[in-house]
Amino acid sequence: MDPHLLRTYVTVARLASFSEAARELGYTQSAVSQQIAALEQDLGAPLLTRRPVAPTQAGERLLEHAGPLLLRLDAARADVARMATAPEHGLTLVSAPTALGPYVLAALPPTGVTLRVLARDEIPAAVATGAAEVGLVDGLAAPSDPLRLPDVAPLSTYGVGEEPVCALLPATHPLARRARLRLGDLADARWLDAPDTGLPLAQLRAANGGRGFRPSLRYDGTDVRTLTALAAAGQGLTLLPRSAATGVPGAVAVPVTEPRLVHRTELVYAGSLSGAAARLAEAVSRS
Amino acid sequence: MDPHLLRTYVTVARLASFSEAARELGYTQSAVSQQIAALEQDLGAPLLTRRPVAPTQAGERLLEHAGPLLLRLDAARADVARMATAPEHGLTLVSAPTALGPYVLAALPPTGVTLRVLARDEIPAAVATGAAEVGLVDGLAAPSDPLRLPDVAPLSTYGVGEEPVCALLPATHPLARRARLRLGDLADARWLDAPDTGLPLAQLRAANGGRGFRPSLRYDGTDVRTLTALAAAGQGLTLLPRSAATGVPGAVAVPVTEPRLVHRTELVYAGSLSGAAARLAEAVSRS
DNA sequence: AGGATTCCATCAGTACTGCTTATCGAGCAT
DNA sequence: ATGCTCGATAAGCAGTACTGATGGAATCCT
Repeated sequence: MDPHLLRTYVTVARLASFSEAARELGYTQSAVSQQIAALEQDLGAPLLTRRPVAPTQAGERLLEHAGPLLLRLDAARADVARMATAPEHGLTLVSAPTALGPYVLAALPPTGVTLRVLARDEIPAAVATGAAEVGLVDGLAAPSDPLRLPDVAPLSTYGVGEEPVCALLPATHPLARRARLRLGDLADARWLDAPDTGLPLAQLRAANGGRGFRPSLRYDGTDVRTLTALAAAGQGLTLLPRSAATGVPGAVAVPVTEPRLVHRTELVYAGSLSGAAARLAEAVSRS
Repeated sequence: MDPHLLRTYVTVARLASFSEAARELGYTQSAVSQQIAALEQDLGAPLLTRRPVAPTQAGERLLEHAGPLLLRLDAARADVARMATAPEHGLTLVSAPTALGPYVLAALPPTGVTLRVLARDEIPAAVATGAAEVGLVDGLAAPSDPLRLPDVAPLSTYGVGEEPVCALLPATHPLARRARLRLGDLADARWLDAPDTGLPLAQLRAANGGRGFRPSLRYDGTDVRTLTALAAAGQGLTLLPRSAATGVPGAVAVPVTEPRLVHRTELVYAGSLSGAAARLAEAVSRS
């Protein structure tokens, strides 16, 4: 199971074509054909139907494995390579949209930082593969509980802060006047389904016993202002850290106090922090 | 980064010898030397110091990646191979010691099952690599929350039951007469450190806000009776599902009601259940 | 201290793997 | 029927990866 073969296999499966995959990978069609044949022989099972080119049942399983496998492989390579090359001067920081809370903003050095905002579940991969030195992830957790991160690679985490979580309600919402809410009060409402920007509905459902939280509009994107505007316009509810939920025109942020959940932000990095990254972490922990 | 090279690298690192590794892998010493050289050149960093043979800093990082990487590789191969070969008639079931609760015991078919008990964190790997068709894991969780499993491979889980958790106290313990306990009441006591058999202390500590739960004796093993005997003898406290904690001579099982935690058991399997495994799962879910 | 031994690196030779080019046959559209 | 596209196959060649032999450095054992 050469990673090389695996890579061609996923390319062929994605493009549903041997010739296209060959072009993309810089091989001849013949080479791709032989590589797939070799992989199938190695694993002892046909992976693709030809004409049309589509994964078999066994091939589907392999595809599920291939992604994480190749990711980890890249992560390992990046991690080792990082030890060999001299640390750069700039610092690249990737963050989930709502993870960039006040604690971090205040601690950023005046210059030399490149910031990129990604969907939450892309953060660990970006840090692991060396696309960024440091990542910021956030999520819902019981107070002082660590976040549940997908383990794509041996990453270290470091809690930077916790905030109350608020439901963002349109000003006209019947519960908008309340000083605080239980999550169960809102289970039957329609919720914005914004896995990249906000918090995954499945997580809310789990926190509430597995029911409710029917989705309304789905938003794929990483802009929090769009999300808050949607919520203010009554398109659906959403849960945000207090700092992100306050000051939205036409909407009210009401703290959710039951169950006892907080919005937690963690810094993730591979190996040990050095240089600018270490200074950032130290600045964050001081604040 | 050929997995082949990775495998020789971890062998060399483990045995701290090129020649030994060559013998174990069935290569000549020369081949191993060349393989390591190739890997070092590929990654652009020295991985081992020679004489004595020990991993460098970069090599240490690679070792951390190599384990999960090779495990996933095995898992992928086993998963695909499973689709190709006819399903066997026997059923192999691996279980964590305390995961074999009454719900499962009642559902086992009268014949044809091989049962093996492993430490909790070996279960997912055993299922992923095809050593067993079905695994049973358990752990502490909020009611109806799923367990946190290490994701060594794309595995499916399926909740089979939840039980109250009990602290197992020697009959002479001052709190043994109580009808129920808070976890905080026991934070300052000495606890048996039995990560394989019982529940990891770190998890209790996290549930209680990160403090307390100092270890007493450490027990590495998978025999629950030994664990309960240790607890009854006053060697330290331990937390168990009610069914495992009751009926221990000289000890009392007191339910822990705060925080609201349950002992949850889940069935894990790779792909889809078929044959005897599916029948077992169905029998468990009916009970 | 000196010789034997162990251990890893290196070199030369060889078998084999993995690519390219060329060709073929099957399905599809015109 | 006739191109045309797509994947499989055959032959040839270059580079890879192994074995076996040799060399130099460190260690062990008188």
